[in-house]
Amino acid sequence: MLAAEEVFAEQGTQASTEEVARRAGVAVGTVFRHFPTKADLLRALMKGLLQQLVDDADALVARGDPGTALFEFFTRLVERTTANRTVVSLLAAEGIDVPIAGALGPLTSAVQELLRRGQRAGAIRAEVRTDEVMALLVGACQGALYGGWSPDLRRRTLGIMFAGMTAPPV
Amino acid sequence: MLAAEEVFAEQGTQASTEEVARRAGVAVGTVFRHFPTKADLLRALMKGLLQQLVDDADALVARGDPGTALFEFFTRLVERTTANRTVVSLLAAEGIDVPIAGALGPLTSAVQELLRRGQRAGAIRAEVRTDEVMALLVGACQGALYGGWSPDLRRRTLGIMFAGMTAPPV
DNA sequence: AACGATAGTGAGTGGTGACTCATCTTGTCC
DNA sequence: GGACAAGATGAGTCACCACTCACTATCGTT
Repeated sequence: MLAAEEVFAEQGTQASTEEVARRAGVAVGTVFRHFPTKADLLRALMKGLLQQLVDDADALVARGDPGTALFEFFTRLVERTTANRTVVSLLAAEGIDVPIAGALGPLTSAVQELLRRGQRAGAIRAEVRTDEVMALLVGACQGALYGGWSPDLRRRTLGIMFAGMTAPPV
Repeated sequence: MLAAEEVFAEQGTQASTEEVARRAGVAVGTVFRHFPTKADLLRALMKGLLQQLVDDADALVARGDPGTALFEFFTRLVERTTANRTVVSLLAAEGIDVPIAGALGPLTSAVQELLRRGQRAGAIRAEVRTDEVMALLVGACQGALYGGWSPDLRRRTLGIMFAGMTAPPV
């Protein structure tokens, strides 16, 4: 499980099950005993990952500081993407036969809450909607991964997205 | 060639060469006679596609209207992505053995020109840089494709990005 | 019509990767 | 220590795909 996380984080979901088994120091058969299908293994991994993200978002909600919480979450998620290719697959619901279609629900709710608080605090434009934020999130993660954003470029690019969401000074 | 364009547009670069041949109404051997390697076929396709994009950008530069040209180009490119999965592969330089690494150069130059004119016209913040615009472009295309943006969502999401790039009224 | 050249064919090859299963190992209970 | 269950093994199967090549069809030239 840990090994699988590593392998998929490094190589993405198209990494072979053999590679996962090798890294875990077991035989392929063992992997397939625990997870009848590669998709099952991926789903289990995704579930854990999703939970982490939701916890992260919840922690930011609890911490207060609504003016920056959403942006902070955004930045962290994109950072994580750079180191973990599984995240993108999760967000893109790609490479999995039975898509985790609605599985993003909890994450979306968490983002919605962060957004709502940011708006109530007057930090984010009132007309920004959750689906737009999710769309930007997916785009930023995908872009960071495939476009090879450096930390500096990431900061500047996210800065533009944030500027677009920020409420103009009254 | 036309068939290949269709197939890769629909299924992305991982479509099989057999499928391309079938669609073209020829045998696989024929495809490989013209393009010794799948990568060669892809490269040829990408080259044409890239040229189209550059021409598109150049036309917008020539048309004047520097205040909206960049955003117009941005929107068109993202729209095109929705219908053509090859575009993303091009922007991500993915799925091709010999990457077209520097091949994006002409496109980047065209974007740079659009950006510079937008800035000179006072429509775009002076501190926005070309690499940021390219990063947003890649992100938007990837996001649109894997996030399944509807036309409405696309409009609103791009709107946020554009707002982030737009110069505040003086 | 005979010839070579050029293009087209499609069964075959090799490699890869998901998944299986007969066999072996380990642990547990009496 | 013997018997049984639960887990682990890894060579093997099957499907898919990029790519090859011996052969065939078409065409322009003489």
